[in-house]
Formats: sequence, structure tokens, C-alpha cells
Amino acid sequence: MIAPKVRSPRKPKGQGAERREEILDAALKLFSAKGLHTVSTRQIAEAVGISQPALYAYFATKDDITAELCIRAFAILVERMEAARADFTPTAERFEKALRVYVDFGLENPDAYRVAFMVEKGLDGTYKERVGDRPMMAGIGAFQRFAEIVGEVRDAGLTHDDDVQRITQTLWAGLHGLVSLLIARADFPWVEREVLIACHISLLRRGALKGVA
Amino acid sequence: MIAPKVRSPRKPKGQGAERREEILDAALKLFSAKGLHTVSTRQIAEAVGISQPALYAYFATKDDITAELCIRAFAILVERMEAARADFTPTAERFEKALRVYVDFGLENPDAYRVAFMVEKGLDGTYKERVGDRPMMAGIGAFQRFAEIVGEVRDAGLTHDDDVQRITQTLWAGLHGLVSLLIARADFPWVEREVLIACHISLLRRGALKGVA
DNA sequence: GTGATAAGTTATCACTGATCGATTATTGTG
DNA sequence: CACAATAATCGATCAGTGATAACTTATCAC
Repeated sequence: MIAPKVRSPRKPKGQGAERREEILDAALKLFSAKGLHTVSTRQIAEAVGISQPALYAYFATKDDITAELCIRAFAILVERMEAARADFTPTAERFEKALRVYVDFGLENPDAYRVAFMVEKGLDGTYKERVGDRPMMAGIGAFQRFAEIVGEVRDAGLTHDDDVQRITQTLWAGLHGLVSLLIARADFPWVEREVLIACHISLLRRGALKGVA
Repeated sequence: MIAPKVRSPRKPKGQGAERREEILDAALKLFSAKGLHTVSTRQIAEAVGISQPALYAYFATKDDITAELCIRAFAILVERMEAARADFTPTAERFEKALRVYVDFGLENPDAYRVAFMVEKGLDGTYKERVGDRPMMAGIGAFQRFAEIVGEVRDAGLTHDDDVQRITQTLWAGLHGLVSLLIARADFPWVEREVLIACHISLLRRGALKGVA
């Protein structure tokens, strides 16, 4: 039983980008399986079948890998939000559906969600320096799509508050709380998950919209 | 300009617990200043004025230090919750005040809050194994005090839902979302903080309580 | 004094993310 | 087909991390 150490064949000349993809895939799987900071660059490299320094030809930093994963995940969220908005009509029911899109996204992409919103960005700003605001900008992109939906509801005169930024941020915080707790504290004695989500969303709807019991 | 390397005098025989206190103080300061995982055990030790391995006479693990800080912080939250409950009367106004207690606590103890609710507990459970659920139990203690307050409001017939666990978890998620985002994403273009908090709390109140515009 | 022992030390380990310079393999060109 | 150019990659290594082992020193009870 010697270590297998399967080496992936060297990529032909122009196909480096392909390897980049392999790295991201391997990293995502490992992060999902073992959590973010228990996974080392060496483990990622081994999963891909290359040496650890080879990673640095594709990513300047370990954080860059997670950042890229996060950006991609947000691209998906933006898509879903746009889809939700495309045929949106300002009713309470459709509004709840839109909130649900966010929750589902978070629960289906827990690792990307973690990287985007739950990873500590050192207070001295070292993380920000290196990785830039790109993941956060991607997050804000999704946030803005969400704000557009909220805007339609407000224009229909359904909201208590009429400041779109204010409502959106408040709702976002409300959604984020649920998603992040369900992800980070999965072992908490929660009420049945589907029930909790439904309750939470209808609470947010009652809080934001008027006239609906 | 040589490194000072001030050594703290050795503690007399029975006074080891005192040193433990010094370590916790130093760690809290460093964590607050530089963030959780950018602070090393060597930095903590130097701040206290002892060698790095000396820490391990008082804490089995670095995580144990943060866990202890977190437990202490939650003791404070429990106190505040009990104070809020002591003279509680089930009105919408007092209810909002209780929610505010939670938010204020989180924003005043961001590092403890981070450790308790926002730190990744490796999915393989290594963190949990080592540190136990003690920080989380402390958090749940606070949660239960909160549930008692919610219970009073329900008994007064003010809530939409009548399942206390359900309401409490939903409200908690709502509060946590705001607190954790304000802590972790302080640089996001938030609406003015006080306004946001007020909006968020009244949204939660409208969502949970009935009959109040 | 003299042992016992709490308190603290130095040296070291395995591991982490990251960098350096050398070394392949592939490619378009002569 | 041979050859230089270069993308792709590797081995060796660095400083820093959390943690451990073995040793020393100060303090205390008797």
C-alpha cells in the first residue's frame, strides 16, 4: 500500500485555462467535504494531480481560489434573480417566491455562500488588498437584482417603507440570517427546516408589505 | 531599535489562574485589533510576556482560548436578556426593546459574536470535538432567555404564530442576519446604521406581532 | 536546607501558504 | 526533422503556524 500519487498529464500548450477549471472543481469539492480552512493547497494540488507550487501558476493566492468560486456562485444567483424578476408581478405571493430564491440559492451553494458572506476578512484589510472587492462586487450585483424586485413592489404601493435601499437591506439581512445559521449551525435543534423557512419568509413578507394578514 | 521582549515575572505558586486571565485579556485585545485567525499564539504569548508554549499550560488549544472568550461574552448577553425580561410587559414597544438588546450586544462584542456564531466549525467536526459545544451551549442559554420573552408576548395573544420555538428561531435568524452582516461586511454601502437597525427591528415586530401598524 | 511541584523555558515537530530556479514537454518555425 | 521559444510544471526551500517533549527554575511546606 504505497501512496498512489496519480499525476495528471501535462496540459498541451494553450490549455492552461482547462487546468484552472480542474483546480476550481477540486477545490470546491474539498471545501464542501472538509470545510474551508482545513483544506490545504497541497490537498487541492494532490486532488488535481499536480504539485502544490503548480497552483500558483493559476492563482496568486489560496484566497483567490475561494474568491473565484464565490464569484461564480454569485453569477448563478444573479441569473436566478433575473429569472425571478423577468416575469415578476408585484403580489405578495410572488414576493415570497423571490425571497425563496435567495434562501434556496444559499442552501444549495453553502460553500460559495460561506466564502461570500461568512468568511472573516481580517480587520487590517489584508484579505481585501489581495483579493480585491471582486467577490463582494459580485454579491452586490445579486443584491441589486433583488433591489429591483423590491422596487417593483414598492412602486405598486405595497410596502410599509418606501425607501428601496432600506427595505432591501433589511430583507437581505433577514434572509441572510436564516441561511447563514442553517449553514453554520446545522446541528442546532431547529424546528423542521421547511417549516422554519416558510415561517421566516412569511414573517419577512408581513413585516415589509402592508395589507396582507 | 532592538526588540524589547519584556518578560512578565513568574507567577507565585497558587496564582496560575491569574495568568490565565491575562492571556484572555491579551487575546481579546489582539483579536479585536487584527481579526481572529491573523493572530498567532506567539503574538498572544508576547503580549502577555511569556513564551508561546507557556500558553498550553492554561489552554489545551488555541480554539479553547476563543471559546472561553465567547462563553464569557454570552454570560453577559444572558444577564442582559434576564434584565430585559425581569420587568418585561408584553407590549410592542417593550418587544422592540428586547430585540434591540440582542443587536446591541452583538455590535458591542463583535469578536465574541464571531466566535460563537460565525466561525466555521470544520464539517468533519474537529472543532466540535476539541472545544465541545460549550460556546454554543452558552449561546443557547441566551437564546432560551429570549424565548421566554417571546413566550410572554405570545401568551398575551399578540403574535401571529403561536409556536414559541418557531417564532423565536425566526426572530433570532432575523436579528443574527443584521448583526453578522454589520460585523462581517462593515464596508458595505449600508444605509445609516441606526436607521437600518430601527427599520429592521420594526420590520421584525410587524412580522411577528399582529394588530400593530 | 531539602524535596516536591507549579511555572516557564528552549528546542523541535509536522504542517501551512508561498517563492525560487531549474526542468520538462509541447509548439510553430526553419 | 531539428530547433529555439515558451507554457507548464517540479523539487527544494522559506518563514510562520499550532502543538509537544524534555528540561530548568522559582516558590512553597516542612
